[in-house]
Amino acid sequence: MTSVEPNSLVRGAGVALWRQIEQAVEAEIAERRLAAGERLPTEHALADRFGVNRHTVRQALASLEERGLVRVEQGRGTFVHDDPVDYAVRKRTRFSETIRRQNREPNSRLVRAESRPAEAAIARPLGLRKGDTVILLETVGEADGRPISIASHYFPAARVPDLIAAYRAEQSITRALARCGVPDYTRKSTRVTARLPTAEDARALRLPRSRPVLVAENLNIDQEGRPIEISIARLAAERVQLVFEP
Amino acid sequence: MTSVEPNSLVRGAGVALWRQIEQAVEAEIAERRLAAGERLPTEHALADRFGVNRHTVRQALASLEERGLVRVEQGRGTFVHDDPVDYAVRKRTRFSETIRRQNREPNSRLVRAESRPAEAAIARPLGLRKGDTVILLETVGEADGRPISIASHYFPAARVPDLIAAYRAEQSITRALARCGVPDYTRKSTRVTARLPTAEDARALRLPRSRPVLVAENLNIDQEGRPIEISIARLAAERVQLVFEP
DNA sequence: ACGTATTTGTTCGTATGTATC
DNA sequence: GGATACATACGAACAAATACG
Repeated sequence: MTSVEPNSLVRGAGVALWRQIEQAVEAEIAERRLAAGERLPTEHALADRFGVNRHTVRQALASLEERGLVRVEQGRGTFVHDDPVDYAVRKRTRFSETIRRQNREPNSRLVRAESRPAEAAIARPLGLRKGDTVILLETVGEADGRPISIASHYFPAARVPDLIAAYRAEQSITRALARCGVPDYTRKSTRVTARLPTAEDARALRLPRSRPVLVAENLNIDQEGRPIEISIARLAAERVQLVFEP
Repeated sequence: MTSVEPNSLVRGAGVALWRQIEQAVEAEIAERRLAAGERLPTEHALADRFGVNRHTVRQALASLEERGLVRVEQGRGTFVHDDPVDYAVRKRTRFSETIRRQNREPNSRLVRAESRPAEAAIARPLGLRKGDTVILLETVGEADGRPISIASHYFPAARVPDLIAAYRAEQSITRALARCGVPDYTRKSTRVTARLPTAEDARALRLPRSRPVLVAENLNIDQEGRPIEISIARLAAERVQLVFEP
């Protein structure tokens, strides 16, 4: 199964047992003998294998988790951290394109589509007044079947009144906007922060409530420089890295 | 003290009590009668004032927290959310400058300075080999006395051997690099993710372990395009917004 | 280092009104 | 009408984090 032997531990040699265990597991991960996403043996099994108490194993795993190499899930087990997806943020960032560039299979599905009055925080950057009608499209983005992001896209209804129908026909925001008379749009600014997920975020991302999400608020403008979209994406932080290259 | 009256609630009028409480508190915040950062009355006191059960108050506060208007801290109280600092990420981003532009008083202090062999994750982007010597400067950045970031800055020791002494003399990375023969440097790329803070991060940022930090990994290059610095900044997510404008 | 008081967090249980099938 | 699900509201008790002397 694995090549870590009980006798690889040295007792009473100045290096704590749990640090030796930590290094042994770390080496297995570095050498890809434990693949990304793979489940480690149970704490009990590791304790047996190394001939130590389970507490000693737990200390090693806690340190590995703190350093971000593994992820411990109560009741399920301990897993090697998956490789995060790089999400490149450029002037023209399209979800499916950036995922495909990393040899992963993108998928996007609509979870909400409606018209509604805009809150102040949405209206202002769009150049509207609070209460003006905006169209909200909410989409969940996946890479290789793993949910990566849930994004709320807001558009001024006056500019693109038929956007919902267009989206249903095209299954793509870029193409739906084109059909509504907005052939191109680019990113004006991005604001990034992080928080713990709401119940809805956690459900859509299949993420424990205790694991943070990145929140990326994006303002997109059309060719004439007019605001055309605000998108607020919540990204599972442990599965994504936002990459900015000027 | 405050002007919210018990009789401001209407029972059995189609609007849930907790929503009425939510709106009352929201109005106080909007009108600045509750200032940013200020502590709200205790749940017990609010329950008394509105003449409802504590659960009902808690539901209102939970909704306000979900929407980002307040921040609840176990054992301490509920606080109006402070205005987050905008941290602009540009080609030439200097901490003190971006903070000062928002009429806040920046402060930076050194918490660690040492030479050490580079780990693989540091060495590779710097164009070094694992084990080559790097200089590590660790700084805590504050705005108006509130800790915002703890950042680990790695430099190739071969390029700037006297950096630690230079930093002690100059108290600024930009000026210390200039003194070591690097008159200018710019940002090549930034990678952003988020996680829960380590014990050390939490202590330096005076942040509960349960609140996420943004992790911004920055690669800086000199005028000739050679890598000169990797900085890994952990930012208290609830106090900062990273702003990218191309 | 320790106990105490304060404050939020969690989990029981109970009851009521409303909407839906 | 009956059955069911759901959101709302209240009460009591205890757990956990924090502040303070």
